[in-house]
Amino acid sequence: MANIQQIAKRAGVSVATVSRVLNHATSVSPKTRSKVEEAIKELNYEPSMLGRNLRNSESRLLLVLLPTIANPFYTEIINGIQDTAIASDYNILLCETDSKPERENIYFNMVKNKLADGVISMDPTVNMQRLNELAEHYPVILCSEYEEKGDIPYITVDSELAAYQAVKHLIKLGNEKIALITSDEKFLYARMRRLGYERALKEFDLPIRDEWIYHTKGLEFQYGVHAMRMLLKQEDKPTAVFAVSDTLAIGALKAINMERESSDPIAIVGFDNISFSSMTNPTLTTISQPMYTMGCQATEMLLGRIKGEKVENIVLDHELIIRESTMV
Amino acid sequence: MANIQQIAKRAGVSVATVSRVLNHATSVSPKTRSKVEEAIKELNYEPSMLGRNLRNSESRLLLVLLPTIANPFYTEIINGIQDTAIASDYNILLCETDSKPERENIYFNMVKNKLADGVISMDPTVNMQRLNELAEHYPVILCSEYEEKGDIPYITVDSELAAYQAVKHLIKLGNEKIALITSDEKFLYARMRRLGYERALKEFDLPIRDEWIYHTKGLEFQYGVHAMRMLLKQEDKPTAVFAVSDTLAIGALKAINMERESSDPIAIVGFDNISFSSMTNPTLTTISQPMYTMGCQATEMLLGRIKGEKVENIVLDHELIIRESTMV
DNA sequence: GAAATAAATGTAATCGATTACAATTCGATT
DNA sequence: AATCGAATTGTAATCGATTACATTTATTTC
Repeated sequence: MANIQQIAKRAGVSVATVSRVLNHATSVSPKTRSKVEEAIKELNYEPSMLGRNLRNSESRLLLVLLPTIANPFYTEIINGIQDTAIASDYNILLCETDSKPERENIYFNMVKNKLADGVISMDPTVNMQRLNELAEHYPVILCSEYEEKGDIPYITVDSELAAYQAVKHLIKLGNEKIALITSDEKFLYARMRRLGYERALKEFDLPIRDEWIYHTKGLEFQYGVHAMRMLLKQEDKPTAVFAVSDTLAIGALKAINMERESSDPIAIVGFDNISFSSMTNPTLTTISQPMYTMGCQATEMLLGRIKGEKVENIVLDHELIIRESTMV
Repeated sequence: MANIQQIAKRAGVSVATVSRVLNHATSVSPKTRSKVEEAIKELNYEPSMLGRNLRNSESRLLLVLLPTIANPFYTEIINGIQDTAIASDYNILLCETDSKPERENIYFNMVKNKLADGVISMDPTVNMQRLNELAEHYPVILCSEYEEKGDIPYITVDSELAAYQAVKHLIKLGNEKIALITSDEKFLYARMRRLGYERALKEFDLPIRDEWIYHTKGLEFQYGVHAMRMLLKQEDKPTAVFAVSDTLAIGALKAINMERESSDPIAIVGFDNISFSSMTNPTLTTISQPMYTMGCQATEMLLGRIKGEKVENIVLDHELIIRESTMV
């Protein structure tokens, strides 16, 4: 692969002139410009990002931290991030941590090593202390999962309110025994959604019963299946379920479908509006987050930080999507 | 952020010695080593990948090209790629092309620019001519979708055989009217799966009817729904369907579920064994590809190419997973 | 046509690492 | 104590770009 020297020699100019042709096009005469462009074409030259980035000490790469791409919740957010990044000549590096600290370390080091210019973290399992340390020196944005009193700018939705509305919807349908399928409460979103759940129950003087609150070990379908089976085993069964994630809700639906005898219908509400949620039978009532927008705005925030600007936290609006799973 | 000069000064040694401490640890006395290590710790130093990579002219980044991460088919493959890459101190850059040529260009340029050391393409929509040109100068591997007579090494499964077995399974269940839901036949996998479908029908002297072969515009759920609706509209309805992708098959299932009156059950087989396929109602019979393995081996092939080795094409085994959708 | 000004181009330092080669130090051997 | 060889450390070139500053060339003005 040709380098800038060879182009310069071939065009009979200096490397500076070649560089000028490549970048801020000012101050180079049409004749030399075309000579250089010709040389570039002839030698099939592509400027090395490595050299450029070293000199400019930037990589134009953004890190996107997420626990796993298997959760479809992230796909639309990522599309938003990607589109916005590319529009500003940045690229993104999708980093699955699989909730493993050693992976996290690798990615944090990439930022320190100047291999990435900033980070958008969507990973609830991230080590917040280490992330905060990183954020002292490098641009970092939290997306979706965030820290309430932290210093890192975030974009998210009002999980508490959304959960409250979801559960209120179930109550309005006449349900008085409403279960919650949630994940580990070390995650803020889980705590917030539980608070919303409890607020709705309290408001309508319904009891909050511990045996109707099931904590799962993860968000994969099978945990939803298992959680629902546990709830169905109880002598006093809930008539409705709010799950903090569509994946869990879909697993719960599956468990209900498998229990042929349980003829009393159980209403279900999920959270995220993943694409699969309209393919289930029945289709799933859920909370829709503006995921694409969230991705776009998170990226704009990050690009702002990279430029050294101050950015404000953002809380986006959500929406309750009513489908068959609460129409039984 | 400190650089290697500052460490050298602080430790009272030359940059060469610092570099030696960082890399091939030989030939540096214990005393100097600990002096240097102390300086590194004190200044909180992290070597810049940019400088290192420029000098070594490698980036230790692998590009993974795929049309979209929204198709769960890719998630397990990506896990395999990622694990293998990380084990060899490489990282991966997930590149969604969204089937847009301009995106593709960006990513190809990253390789030419030395920002990535090689490419694994899983994108059926990739511009094969341009990819072939790239492959003349840079390491490239095809994963899943491939080119039969091309020069680029590939890893895949035998789509024709898998399709043949899937359709044969439907025939053995007594179905004689078997429809095919497939995507655009510009993709090799679609052509191969159609061939398998036709081979099975021919073998059992069943007619191949054009009106039972439906071509979709994409692999998203809704295209499967639409395809099935079209098939159900026909006066002579098929009794079974083979779809070339689980996403299409799940959409087809949905369409069938929505047609309350159509009481005659329709058997369905998909392809890929994505995680959703065991969450549908009924659960989906499908072809399982060893996706994780495929990702691992694709990466090993690519790393081989990067080292300059020759690598052989690989065809992995698949498996028919029989579930409820063919047990009606 | 000479001087002043503007435009175009070149020279060389720089970014942060690696590494061939040279120089130095050290200990062992005689 | 002198010599030799091995081990350690340093010097400086290098990777491929960008850019401040210097220099050359072209254009304008009187």
